[in-house]
This record gives sequence, structure tokens and C-alpha cells, in this order.
Amino acid sequence: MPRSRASPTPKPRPTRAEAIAAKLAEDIVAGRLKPGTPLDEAGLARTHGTSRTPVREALRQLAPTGLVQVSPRRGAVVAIPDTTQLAEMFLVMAELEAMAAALAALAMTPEERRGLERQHAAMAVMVREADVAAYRAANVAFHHLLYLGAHNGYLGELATATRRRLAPFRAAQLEAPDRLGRSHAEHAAIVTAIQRGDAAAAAAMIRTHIGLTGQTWAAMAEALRRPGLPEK
Amino acid sequence: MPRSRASPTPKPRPTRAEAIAAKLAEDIVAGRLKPGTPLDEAGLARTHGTSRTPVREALRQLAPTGLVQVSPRRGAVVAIPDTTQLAEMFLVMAELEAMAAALAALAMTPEERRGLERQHAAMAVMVREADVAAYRAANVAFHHLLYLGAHNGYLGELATATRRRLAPFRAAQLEAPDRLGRSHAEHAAIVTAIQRGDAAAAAAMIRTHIGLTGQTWAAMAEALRRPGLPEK
DNA sequence: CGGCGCATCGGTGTATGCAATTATGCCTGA
DNA sequence: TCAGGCATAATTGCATACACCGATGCGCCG
Repeated sequence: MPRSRASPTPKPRPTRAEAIAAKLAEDIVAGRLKPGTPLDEAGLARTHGTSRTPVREALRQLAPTGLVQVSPRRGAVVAIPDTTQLAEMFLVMAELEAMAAALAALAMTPEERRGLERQHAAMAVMVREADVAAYRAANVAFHHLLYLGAHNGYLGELATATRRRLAPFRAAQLEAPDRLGRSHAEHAAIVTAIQRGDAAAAAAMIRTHIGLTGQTWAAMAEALRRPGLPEK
Repeated sequence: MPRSRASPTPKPRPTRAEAIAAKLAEDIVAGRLKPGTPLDEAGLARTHGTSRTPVREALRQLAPTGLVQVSPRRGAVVAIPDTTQLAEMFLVMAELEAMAAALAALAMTPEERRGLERQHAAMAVMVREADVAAYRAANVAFHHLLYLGAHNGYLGELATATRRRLAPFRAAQLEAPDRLGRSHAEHAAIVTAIQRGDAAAAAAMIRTHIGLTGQTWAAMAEALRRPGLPEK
């Protein structure tokens, strides 16, 4: 996993609230905490051996990430996005990734291009061995390399956040028969386009990769045409 | 300001922390609190007539929005984005708005199209009277109508958040001579494309509107080509 | 027998106090 | 005069205590 330097993330020592937030996020993303589970402050405090205060802070930190939903005076629960919301997020993620790929095609340094190539090559082995777990992890790293290559930290933040929120609902996605192989083939097309510096092609390839071609796009917009939004 | 209904946002009664957070955000966006200003917990508590606890929560709520930066054990300050980060955010915002415009062109209901038309027409008057303040507010509403018309709540959230973070740095943007007129003309092109259902044109128009044409795009990517990211 | 009101209870929102860490100023020594 | 170290002070992190709100269950009345 390419973690560049040790200190670009200013975390001298994580505070208790951060630790709890990280653990909760981990548990939610991994699916250990299922959507709808109520998150009792006192209970979590006992579990983590602290008082309620850090727990509260952790929950408040997680709320804006969308992983938990907190209603004033009514407590917090693991977020339960409806299908509409999930579709929205997939659509947005496809575009964010497309943008990242396009920027990467234009802005990646030679070193970064080599790193992407290397990561892609490493994943070929996992496909051959049908190692889903390893591929899943490597896949995250692959897309992260794209974000880094885009040289746009804000874009990376948004994409990473969106990806995280969708993670619990994509867990089984790679389990489908030969999904690994197709995923890897699509990656190949993306890498090629990026190495060629073809931003438009890279963006198009990644939209396909996420599973949203232009047609799906229009269809989804059509499906959402009915008035009234699910949320403000 | 078109605030649709009163209760889609589940805020039965804002808690103190939320109130303080809202006020701080308002002050920062409006420029009353300048970047770099230290936000002392005790001081804010005295100012708002509460204890430190709600203030702490407010600061923690604001941190993920990017309006304030909190360092563990070192307090909070009003965020001070460097120019690189601002450029990144402008780039992302242009794409988010382009996506919203494209979706709106496909998905807007007739009622929403009429509403957009009406808003656009109303803004013509403000241009004629050179009422910058009114135009600024109406402009926010205009873009918000686009987000609503896209029928994608998540996209709307991201766009709104990004727009808010950039607000302090766009304050003087409309002050330029005849900027109102040009802005309104660009809006006209956007509205036309949307009414025609031409998603691609709408997206292109809005990129121009934000001030980032394809060329600028490539140039910006070029400028950012040097290795090393400002943040993780 | 069913609907309504009320009391109890669980849980969050807020206040206050203490401990730990960081920042600041002074003093000492070269 | 300036650099370095130490003590003091200020501020944050965390724990505890209390008050208020919302939810659930029972009993009463119609």
C-alpha cells in the first residue's frame, strides 16, 4: 500500500473521540454494524471504556460523513440510505471518478504512471488466483492512485468519502462470477487511456467501469423525473 | 429565497450547538470572521452565553465542512485555504455544477422549468438596477434551483457545501464592472440549453459560467503537474 | 372494549470540575 | 546580546452531574 510519507496527515496523537470515530466507521463500512442499529451513547462509552463525552464527539464527527444519522434529542443510528439515495450517490461517484481519471490522464507524473501500471500488474495475479479479498483491497488502492494522480486533494476527499459511504453496499459486488476478470479488463482500458493522455477516453472508460454508461445515465434521470426530492 | 416547505429538514428545534454552528458558519461565509482567526472555546462560550460544551460540539460540526480547522489539543481557527486548494475547489465546483445542469436538462419537471425561468427573469430587473446585493442572493437561489432540478440530493449537498466554502473568496467577484450583465447573459444560455433538454450544452455553458473552459482546465492540470500534493 | 391522558423511564443536551498538554515568559549562562 | 531551559499560565480533553425531552406502558374514562 503506497503510503508516501508518514506525516502529511497531521495526527500527532489521535484523541479518544477520533479513535472511537475511526473504529465506528470501520465497523460500519465493514458491515459489522448494520444500518438502523441504534448507537447508544452510554453503551458505546462503556464498550470503549470512556465517558459519554468522547463518544458524543465521535458521533458528531461521523454525522457529516453520512455513515450515521443523528436526530436531535432522538439519538444516533447507523445510516440507512434508501435505494434512491444510493442511486444518487453511485451517479455522483461515477462522475467524480471520471473527473479524477481525466485529470490523471493530463497531470500524472511519470513516477505516478509507473506506480499505476505496477498496481495494475499486481492485480492481474490476484485475478488469476481468484483472491477476492486481496483484489478488493488492491482495488481501493488502485482508485486511490487515480485520486492522487489527479493532483486535486479536494476531489480526492469527495471521491473517497463517497466511496466509503457506498462501501457497505458494494461488498458483494466483486463476488459475481468473473467480476474480477471484467473489472481488471476495464482497469486495463482505463490505464491505457491515461497513459495515452486521453482524458476523454479515460473518463468514458471509468464511467463504464462504475457501471453507468450514458444510456444508464439518461434512464436514471428519467426514473428520477417525478417531482419531490427525498431530502433537501 | 425559495424555501420550499418548512419540515423536509428534520429540525424540530435547533439545539444550542447547532445554533452556534450556524452562526459561526454565517459569520465566516459572510467574511465577518477572517481566515486565521483563533476560535477560543471559552471566549465563544461567554459570547453566546452558554458553557463550553455546545461550543465544542459546534466547532466539531464545522470542522468537516472545512470552514474551520481544528488541531487536536491546539484549538480551532477559521480555515485558511491556500490558493492551490482554492483552485482545486473551483475546478470541482465547476464540474459539480455542470453535472447538475446536465441532469436538470434531462430531469426537470415543467413546473421546475417554469420556476427557473421565473427566477431568471426576476434577476434581469436586478441587473438593470445594478442591485448587487439582491443579485447575489438571487444568484444563490438560481443555482439552488439547478440543484433541485437535478433531482439528486447528494449532488446538491456536495455542490452546496463546496459553494459555501468558496463563498468568502467570491464575495467581490460580482463587483467587477458589468459582471452582473455578463453573469445574467451566461445564465440565459444555461436556461436555454436546459429548456431545450440539451444536457451537453448546459454542462458546457455552466463551465463557462464558472469561468473554467476546457483550455483553462488543461492549463490548471498542467500547473498542478508538479509532484506532491498539498494534502493527503 | 377501545381511545385518551398521565406517570415513569430511558436517553440526550448542557453545565461544571479536574487533569493533561501545550504555549509563553522569564531567568540563567555562555 | 542571544540561545537554551524551566516554571508558570492558559487552553483543551475528558469525566461527572444535573435538567429536560421524548418514548413507552398502564390506568382511567367514555
